[in-house]
Amino acid sequence: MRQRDVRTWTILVSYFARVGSDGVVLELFKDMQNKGVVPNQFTLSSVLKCCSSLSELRIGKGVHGWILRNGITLDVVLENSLLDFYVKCKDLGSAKCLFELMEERNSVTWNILIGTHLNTGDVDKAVDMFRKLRIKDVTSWNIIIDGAMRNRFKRIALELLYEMVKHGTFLNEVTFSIALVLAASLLDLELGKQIHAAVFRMGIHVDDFIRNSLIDMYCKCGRMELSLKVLKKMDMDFGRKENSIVEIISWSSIISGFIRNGQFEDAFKTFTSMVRKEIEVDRSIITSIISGCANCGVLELGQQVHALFHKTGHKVDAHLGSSLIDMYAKCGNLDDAQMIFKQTSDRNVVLWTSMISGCAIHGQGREVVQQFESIISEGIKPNEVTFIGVLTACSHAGLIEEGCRYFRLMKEVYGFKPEVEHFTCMVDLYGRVGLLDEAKKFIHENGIHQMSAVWRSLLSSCRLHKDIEMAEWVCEKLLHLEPLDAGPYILLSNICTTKQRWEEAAEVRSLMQSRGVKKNPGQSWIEIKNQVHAFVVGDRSHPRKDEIYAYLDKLIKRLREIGYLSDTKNVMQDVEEEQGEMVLAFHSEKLAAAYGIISTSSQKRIRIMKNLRICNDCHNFMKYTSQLLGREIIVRDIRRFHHFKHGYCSCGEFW
DNA sequence: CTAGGGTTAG
Repeated sequence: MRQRDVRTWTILVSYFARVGSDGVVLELFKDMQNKGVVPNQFTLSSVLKCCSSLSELRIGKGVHGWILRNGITLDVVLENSLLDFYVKCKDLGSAKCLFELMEERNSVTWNILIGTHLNTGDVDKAVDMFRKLRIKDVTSWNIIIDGAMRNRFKRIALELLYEMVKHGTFLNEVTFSIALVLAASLLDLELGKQIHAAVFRMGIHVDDFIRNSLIDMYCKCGRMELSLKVLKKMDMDFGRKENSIVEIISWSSIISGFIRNGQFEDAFKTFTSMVRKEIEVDRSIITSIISGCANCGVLELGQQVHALFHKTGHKVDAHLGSSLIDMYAKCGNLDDAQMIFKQTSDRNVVLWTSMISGCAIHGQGREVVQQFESIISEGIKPNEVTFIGVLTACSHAGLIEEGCRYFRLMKEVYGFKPEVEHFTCMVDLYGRVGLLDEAKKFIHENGIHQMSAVWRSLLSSCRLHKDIEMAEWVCEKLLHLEPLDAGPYILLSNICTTKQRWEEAAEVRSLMQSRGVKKNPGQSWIEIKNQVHAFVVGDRSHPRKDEIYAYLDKLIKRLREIGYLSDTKNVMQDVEEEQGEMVLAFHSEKLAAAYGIISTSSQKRIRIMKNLRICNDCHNFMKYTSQLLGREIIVRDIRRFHHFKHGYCSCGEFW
């Protein structure tokens, strides 16, 4: 009788454990105890698993105590369950005690330990332990490959994968799923296609995980058409998995893919059609949409989505919080970004990094340094992106010493190899304050002269500090490294012209022409009542062009009265257009500003976006306008924000 | 019927 009771309970428990109803399992366990039914090892393992996925350290410990008190035999399976439970609930002390007392250990035991090292980021230890395993089963390989990849040891992960194939271990669907994620993160389309062919041959392309990994791999490799093809073909062959987690995840991948590829319209369209078709929109999709809004600067849509999400009563998690912070910061509302940051309770590295990068592009250097110190004191490990934010902040605020210190910290303490972005920040750090020779020295010392980005950064600094000699020299470098970039040609020919070296100027121009180099036309846009209005220099296509030009004319006259002078003589002018006061007066950002002023109430901030850097004259224009009209103007150019208020700019003349 | 591994968003 009693025996049958236990069997019935066990079947119930294992069923609910399998479908993931952890709460029900714990309830059943309580019932068993109340009724005096003694659970067997099967039940106990399931219960422990539920405790770890619910992070119920207390309940699990209770189970452990109960096992010891009731003299239940601790076989290796049950001990492994306990071990895994302690590890997952981050009670490493108890895990260690238990491990040392274990008489029998099998491959599962070692796999749990390897997984633990990988979760705490200790890849070396994990690999070391993996190498020493006498018996490596598929799961051991899967764990180490996946863990190495998650810790961004991508090359090692790939090497291990090849080694696994050579070793002759049978690859299962989990291996392929991991391999597809790896191919995606390496942006290795060829590898991805090979895996696609292999899973197809094995007939495991119907596996939900594989299906989504395939879709996501094509998205990440920028091949949206292939991704959509996989999705449609699967729906056709196996029927749509309506509103299942599988379907939501695949659409989530597609939307984020569109956004990554800059196809914002497609992303927004897919989003609205999902809403219309009542396909569930989960938080990952919302997160992607918000980050799309951040990247194309449509604040109003983003705010609407944010409000909608807020109304449904969901809490903002670290993922969504980061993208909201990013959006508000990139759209110029640093205050809102900071508010989101304060309201988000689980702060991880990415959330911190979003906040740091947000402050950095707004020029809040000191603030960033403080934040960075508090990250470290909170025990959060910064990543490579965090350092980009910190270094950007230092360079924008002229904090040379701090910048150098953090660059060293990154290399020496955290062991991150600097990438182009970090080097560019460093060159900027020196160049921005006028230490042009130091910047040059830095480039040579670090052996990064083949990176065009660092030279472009140096060129900007030459322009800022009006060092014509060095600018000329840097232009020559860039002409070789980046023959299709129009900027250096134009600047170089301007320099030659000023020095009356007409022939050279003509040579540069014709070289540019023969190489088919096209200028990137300067463009500014402003969002008014959910509508984006774009302007190019001297634009006459806007329906209210007459009003705009008339107002701009009037405004410039009034600005002159309070001291604004058009800066027409500057050879080092940004490259948007030809020189000349008339053209300068109609730069796209001025047109956008004029339109913003005449079409909104006098309280509202003006937010303008521009695809190039703002030029010196426009920068002055904005300062005087903010003073004259008492209005805040925010210009987001390709590099950073300029926050104009009472005649001053937040960039402190560094840009 | 029990232990270890896989899919999306910043």
